Amino acid sequence: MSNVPSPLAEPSAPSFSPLYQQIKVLILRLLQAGEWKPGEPIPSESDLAARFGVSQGTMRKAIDELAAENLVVRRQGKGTFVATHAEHHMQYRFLKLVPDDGDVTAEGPAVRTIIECRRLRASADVARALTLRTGDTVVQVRRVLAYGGVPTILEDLWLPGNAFKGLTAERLEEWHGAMYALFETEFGVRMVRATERLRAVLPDAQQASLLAVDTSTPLLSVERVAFTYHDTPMELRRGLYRTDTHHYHNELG
Amino acid sequence: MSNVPSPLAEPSAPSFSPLYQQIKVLILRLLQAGEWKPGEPIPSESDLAARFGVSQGTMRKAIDELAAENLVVRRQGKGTFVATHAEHHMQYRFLKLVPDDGDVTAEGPAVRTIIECRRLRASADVARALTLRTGDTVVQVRRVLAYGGVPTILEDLWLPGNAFKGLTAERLEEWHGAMYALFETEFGVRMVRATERLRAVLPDAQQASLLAVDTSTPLLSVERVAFTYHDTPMELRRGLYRTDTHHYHNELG
DNA sequence: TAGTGGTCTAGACCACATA
DNA sequence: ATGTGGTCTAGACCACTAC
Repeated sequence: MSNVPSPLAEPSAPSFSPLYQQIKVLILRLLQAGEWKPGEPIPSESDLAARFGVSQGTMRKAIDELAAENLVVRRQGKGTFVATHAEHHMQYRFLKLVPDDGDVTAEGPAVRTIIECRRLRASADVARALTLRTGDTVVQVRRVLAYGGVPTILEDLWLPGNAFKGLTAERLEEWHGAMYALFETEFGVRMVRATERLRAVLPDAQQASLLAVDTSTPLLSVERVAFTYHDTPMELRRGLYRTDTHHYHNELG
Repeated sequence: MSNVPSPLAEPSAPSFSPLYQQIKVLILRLLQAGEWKPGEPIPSESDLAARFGVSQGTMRKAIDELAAENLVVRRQGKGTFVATHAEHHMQYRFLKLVPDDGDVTAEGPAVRTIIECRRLRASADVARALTLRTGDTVVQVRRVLAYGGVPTILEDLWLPGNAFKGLTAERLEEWHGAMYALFETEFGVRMVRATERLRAVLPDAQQASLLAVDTSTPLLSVERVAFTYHDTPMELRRGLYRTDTHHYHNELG
């Protein structure tokens, strides 16, 4: 078989990218469209290869890349599954704050207190981060996370109002699990990637009070933008972390 | 050809790992032994495949993993090269502090001032981080990095005395390039991976003075352990970053 | 036993770099 | 023109999981 033209190239538009990458994009679209839900298996490599008219090796390379980006999870003997934040070891994969006493496999925060959850109009900077227009509706949530009774994280987060209709404080309080798991289960929004900007700051009086520290205690400021498929930003989150008993852990490759 | 037993399994020790991983380990040893120097090309895939008695596809998979770990760099049409910190875009790959005004492709710090460089006996915590014994000789370096005339980073670093004989303040001052590039060129020590612990702290009087801030300015504390091949720790570095005009940038996959 | 992903091979051709 | 890595294929067998 000759190769690149392939059964899926558009008639006129030149495609100039390897077959497996074209396939990968097609699968990405299916994932985004909800063809398979988080946690569910996708068809086997040979099924997909047949469906797209490529060899199993090519299909494998496409899926390998999706697995490398944490979009799917391969399990030998069982199949390939759509990744989900609901799985145990994925629960807090974006949370890099860990207790100083080792325990990298630690659990997430024990107590979560919702301070507020309301719909409002996006300020300029929130709108910019979410690629909305200033004044568009967003949902703002403020909460405190505590470890062993000690309030440790204060975070504010903003979500596009359209995608998160019906998100309320009650809904958040009932939910026992990671917030990102709630987002994918209840709102069909899967966060696949994020960027963070870290700074050292001093809290204002209200922030200090919520974290039970004084205003001269330096805190780690973590501003995160989380993205769903195709690099679409779906959450802006501003966290203040106490780093007296915990630290932010990072691996440099 | 039958497969796993392979031409390289030891006679009695069971090996139970895929051929390509065994090959990978062998190549790793050659890299560590200095068979090919940083920046130099390693033999072509087909040469290596012949040398180890495996197919080119298996060789490719072994090299793919080494490339994924930044130990080698593939360049189409040219060959595969031993990774080096000396290359332009690798100069500061462990430095995540970037100016607030975008410019992710920014240069490294413009001015570096060596405050001190001396040999001394390792304290308990330094020894632990470097897997030495308390009292073993280490080299300590303290320096300040400035961006646009503004002192922004104060860092102390400790290196095993044995591996870094002859490292002096003069040597560091003459060197125009990343410190890790000096380490590999002059001392044959290649840092391939690192972990960092971040905290928000207040500086003491001396630290504040060196960074031209007052002692109530919160700073980002970054404690890094850098590893060479086979997860051997070779550097402990404690940095204090000013985050008024810069921030620590992190990507979460 | 059957189905899945994981490994390994052998060979063809493409894209890129260099001489 | 030659040599490199990059892509694609086809087919074999292994390891794990489930029934």
